[in-house]
Amino acid sequence: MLPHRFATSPPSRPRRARRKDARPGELIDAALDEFAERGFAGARLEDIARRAGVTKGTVYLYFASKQELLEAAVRHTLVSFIARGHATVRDFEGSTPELLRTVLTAWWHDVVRTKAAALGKLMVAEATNFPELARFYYDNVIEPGRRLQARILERGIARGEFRPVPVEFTVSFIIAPFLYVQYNQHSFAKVVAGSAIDTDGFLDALIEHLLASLAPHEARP
Amino acid sequence: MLPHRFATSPPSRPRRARRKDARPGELIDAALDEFAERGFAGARLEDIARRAGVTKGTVYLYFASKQELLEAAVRHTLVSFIARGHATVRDFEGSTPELLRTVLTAWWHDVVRTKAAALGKLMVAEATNFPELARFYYDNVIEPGRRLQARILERGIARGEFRPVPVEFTVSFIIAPFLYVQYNQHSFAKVVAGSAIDTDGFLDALIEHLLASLAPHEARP
Amino acid sequence: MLPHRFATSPPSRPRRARRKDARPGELIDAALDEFAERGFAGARLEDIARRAGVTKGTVYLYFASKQELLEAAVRHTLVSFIARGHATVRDFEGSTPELLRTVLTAWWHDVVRTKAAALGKLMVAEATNFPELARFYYDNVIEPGRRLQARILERGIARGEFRPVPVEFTVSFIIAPFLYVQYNQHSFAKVVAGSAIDTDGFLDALIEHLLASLAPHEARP
Amino acid sequence: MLPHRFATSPPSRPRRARRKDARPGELIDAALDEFAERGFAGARLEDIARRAGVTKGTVYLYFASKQELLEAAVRHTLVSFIARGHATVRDFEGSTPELLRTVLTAWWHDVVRTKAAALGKLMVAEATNFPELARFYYDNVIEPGRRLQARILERGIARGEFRPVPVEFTVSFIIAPFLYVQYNQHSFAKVVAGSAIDTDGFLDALIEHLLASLAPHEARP
DNA sequence: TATGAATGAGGTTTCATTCAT
DNA sequence: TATGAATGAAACCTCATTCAT
Repeated sequence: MLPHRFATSPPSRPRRARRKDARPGELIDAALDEFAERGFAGARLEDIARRAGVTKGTVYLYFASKQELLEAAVRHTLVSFIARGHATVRDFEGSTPELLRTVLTAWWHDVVRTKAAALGKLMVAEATNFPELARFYYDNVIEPGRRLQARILERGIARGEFRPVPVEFTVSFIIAPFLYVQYNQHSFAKVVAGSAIDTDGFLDALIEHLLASLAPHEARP
Repeated sequence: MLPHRFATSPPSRPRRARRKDARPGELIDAALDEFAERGFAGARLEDIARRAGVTKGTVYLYFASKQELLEAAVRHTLVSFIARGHATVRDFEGSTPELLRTVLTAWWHDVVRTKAAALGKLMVAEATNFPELARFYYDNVIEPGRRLQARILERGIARGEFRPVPVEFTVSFIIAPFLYVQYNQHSFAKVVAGSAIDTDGFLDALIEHLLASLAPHEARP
Repeated sequence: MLPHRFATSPPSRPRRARRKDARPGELIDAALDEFAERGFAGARLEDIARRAGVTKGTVYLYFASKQELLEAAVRHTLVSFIARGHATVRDFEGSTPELLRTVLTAWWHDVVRTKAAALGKLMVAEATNFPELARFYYDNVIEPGRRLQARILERGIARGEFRPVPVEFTVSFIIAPFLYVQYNQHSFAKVVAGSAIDTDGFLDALIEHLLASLAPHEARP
Repeated sequence: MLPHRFATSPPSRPRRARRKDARPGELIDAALDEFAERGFAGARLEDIARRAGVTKGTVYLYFASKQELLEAAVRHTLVSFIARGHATVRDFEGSTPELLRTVLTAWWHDVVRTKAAALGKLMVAEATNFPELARFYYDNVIEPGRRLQARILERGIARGEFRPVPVEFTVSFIIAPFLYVQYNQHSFAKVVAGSAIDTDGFLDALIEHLLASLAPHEARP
């Protein structure tokens, strides 16, 4: 099941109707699982259908093709993720280190530890096969996500809370560890014993690491 | 480009008489390209063959199956990469920051900027489909690679050149940006204009970033 | 022709709506024809499918592989053949020559003149390629079939109706002519004019031949 | 190795030349083995070549195609078999039962217990795939072989040594047990333990069985 | 004469997609 | 809306055959 924020229908409707409305969501949910596990080409429509509790033919009542199902999964799963982050940055009133911690913590809990993380791996794997979708993902996730981090860095530098680092490069240094964990969780960690990255303390250590690097010289003891 | 030992022989030889010992390398080379671009399932044997200048059937003279071709690509491309790094660490006599810079620079030039980088993405994408190969890759690349970085960190901490950071976590922070660039180069950068990460200065900025975070407190101005 | 339970349904049904439960029988029927005619390797899935009035892919809805189709043909065609024979022997109350005549006549009409006869040739031709299937065939057809004849001989000898012949050898002399006709019908008779064995009178002549050899000395005029 | 009567060259030539002349025979020999074991389609040219100690290409120096190799094997192996039998019948001066015993004993030793027996199975299996070859085999082996037995029967009947049996049918009853053993030896006996027919005593029992059936009434005790 | 690398037609198998019910 | 039998386009893989050496 997707987290509640992806639920597509209020839980008050009668059984039959609710089921009908829920179909696309259930299919997307199932597709996400299968795509994440086997890749786009490796996922079989039949398995996706079975996982959603329907048969192959039914999928085509909601999605015109396998590719469209992937696109729907990507679009659907991303809705509202990034926007919330930008709102946070705009409204935040505390120190920038605190802001950074807040935003990264949200990412960690809402994405990394969520099935949405699987999409990251999937998009990297299939980008060259689906240029359109790749552009959509880049425009709506990657670029806004990087911009979000850039705004935080710029805020910190402007307020003297961070030393003047090169922003674009540093954005990469911030997000790379997150992606590393995401990709690893949905690849090696699933099949090679002992390959999972220890997630307990990872977030705190990362924040500590980043703040240590970003600290202005005068701020150091 | 693959390192010199995989270099494609000049195309001046007669059509049907190419040396047998050159073939495997040429095929691996071609396979690497196709696999990296389309994924394992998406790559067609015929395209790989054509890229290597032969026909489908020829591939099977050297590799028993598509999967074995992938395995060969992984195994061959890795040969000697990691070992060299460990030798460097063992023999290095300068400061640990210098050692870190040396090792990361080698990685940058020998892997990130090389066709071998495509394998990283490929393995992440296909790990769940090929558990055996994933384990091989983990045992022979990922784990030794991480250990290499751990040794450097421990050396630096022991000599008082680095502050006492949590080693395992920090290893992830070091390698993640490299992987991020590798994956990006072989996915979005190929199909989405403007999505390539600026590689000029990336390495220097990363080293600066890492050293800033690792610097012991007394070392700071 | 296969026995009634495999009879092909009349071709009046609409093209795409044929009953699912009729399909396996139709496919086995078609496969039997093609396998018998061209051997296992020589038979093409596409021809089998066309003969059954479907396309290639449909075969795989019912049988996982070509080999499994062969196995199904063997298993299904054998059902109940041998058992019936043993029941006859157990319940028969007349003289043993009469029993022999009864059993051989049943074999002649239910097997030799039936499409099932083709399987005999097929199994001989493919035994070394499919050891598992060969063992199944031996355990469920050949061995029980020989035992059946042995029981008849032993009954006749015990009752003084047959002279004391060596049972195992004589079993071979009884069944060999049947197999000879079966094999010939499904090989040379199909392609060489004049090579068919005259089946009119064959059965009677064989029974006469066998009884002449089996007759106890005192019974002879 | 084929029995000596198939040897194609006197053993006196120097090593090199002898080898050259022996090639076709060695290839036919090897082909016979592979065809017998795997059927025509299942036999691989490469295995035949390897068995003969040469490489695939060499086969084509002697035989234009796989089919021609099969034809050569059939033709070569049959040469002179049948003719000798007919000569025996023509020249024989003893009783017909003795003649029958002589001819069947020759068949038993020169064919049944020889690799030539494998050809019988092969021809039955492939007759429908190679009508031309089937006709050749029928015209040169089956028909003359049957005629041989018919001549013996007619001789015996004419001389009052056999009762007046229907000749054509009885020919089948005589040769069927031989074929049964041949086919069995080259199919089930190779892969199913315990399925081999006991050959010790088989020939004697068969002759006894036939003579018992053929004996004229007055000859019986 | 002999090799063996290379070819490419042909076959089995998979699975996204269709469509009658 | 849902089913699931049927389709047919690929794709992998095999191996008889060719041919430069």
